[in-house]
Amino acid sequence: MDMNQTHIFGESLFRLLHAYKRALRENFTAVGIELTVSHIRVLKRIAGMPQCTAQAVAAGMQIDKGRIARLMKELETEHLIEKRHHPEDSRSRQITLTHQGRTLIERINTVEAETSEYMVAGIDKEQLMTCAHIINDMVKNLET
Amino acid sequence: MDMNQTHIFGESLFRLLHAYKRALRENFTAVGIELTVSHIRVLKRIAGMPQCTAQAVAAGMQIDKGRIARLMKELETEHLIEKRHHPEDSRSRQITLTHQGRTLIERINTVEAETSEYMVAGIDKEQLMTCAHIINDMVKNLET
DNA sequence: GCACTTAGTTGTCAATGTCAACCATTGCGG
DNA sequence: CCGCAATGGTTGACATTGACAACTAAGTGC
Repeated sequence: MDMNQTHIFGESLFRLLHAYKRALRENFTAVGIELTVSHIRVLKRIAGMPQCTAQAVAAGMQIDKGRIARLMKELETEHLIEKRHHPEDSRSRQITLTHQGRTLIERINTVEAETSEYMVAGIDKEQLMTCAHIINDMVKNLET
Repeated sequence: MDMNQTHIFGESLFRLLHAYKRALRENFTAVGIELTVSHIRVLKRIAGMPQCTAQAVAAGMQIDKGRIARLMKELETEHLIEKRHHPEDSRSRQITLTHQGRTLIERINTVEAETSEYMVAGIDKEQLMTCAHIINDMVKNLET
């Protein structure tokens, strides 16, 4: 890959995430979900981690722990998550989805799946899987 | 691609761009380039467009024209670009790189190439090209 | 001439990222 | 056990990026 193609690759990444984020926002608001993309990402992360804690979310998503604290505070005031005292470490809190949170996650997954379907329309499934693996490899290269 | 894999794909995009941007910022500041990633993206775009105008940059990058105006104003105060009266439309300005701008672009290209090299280390070149095409296809799907 | 569009600038605010200070705990070496 | 560094979390402050709308000036077409 020469320098010119590399350039195009990096630019394409900016374009893709920009467009993807915009599509997500649009589709979420279209069905009446008022959360920001960040809130939704965190909520999904919590949903995927049993006995979740804030630091685990922050570490797992490579997001500043301060930002996570604020996002979670807002998710809590929206009654989408609950914080309980951690049984073994009173500094820490265990985060769990509320019933509302679980219901919302289902709607979120639907919207996200539809958005992704649109994004990958007409693209060969096998190449797509390859692409997904490569993206993960690139993340690994950069994050270590 | 089932729903679960789709989810992972979207999340990976967030992760990748986050890590890529951070790596870029780090490498730019390491060599003493103090511009933000946005400023650099715009500067590169200008470099790649002869007889460039603000609206062309905004349209080409899918970025708000107000934001472009501000970024360009700052690039101008840094003496990296110049605005001249457009010969055929006095509303418009032709944007050109200054000598300093052209010099900087070379350094930028080097840093960016190194960052990309690091990002794609150990990844099959052919698969990488496929991935780049797919990314462009996805952008096309979303932006139209 | 007049309505409409276009290029650019500016104001305002929301969303996101980064860094540092801080508190309350915990765990650990002595 | 004590002192102290490390950890989980919260908060403050600020920079970056994105979105939208109002506005000026100038072109375009009827």
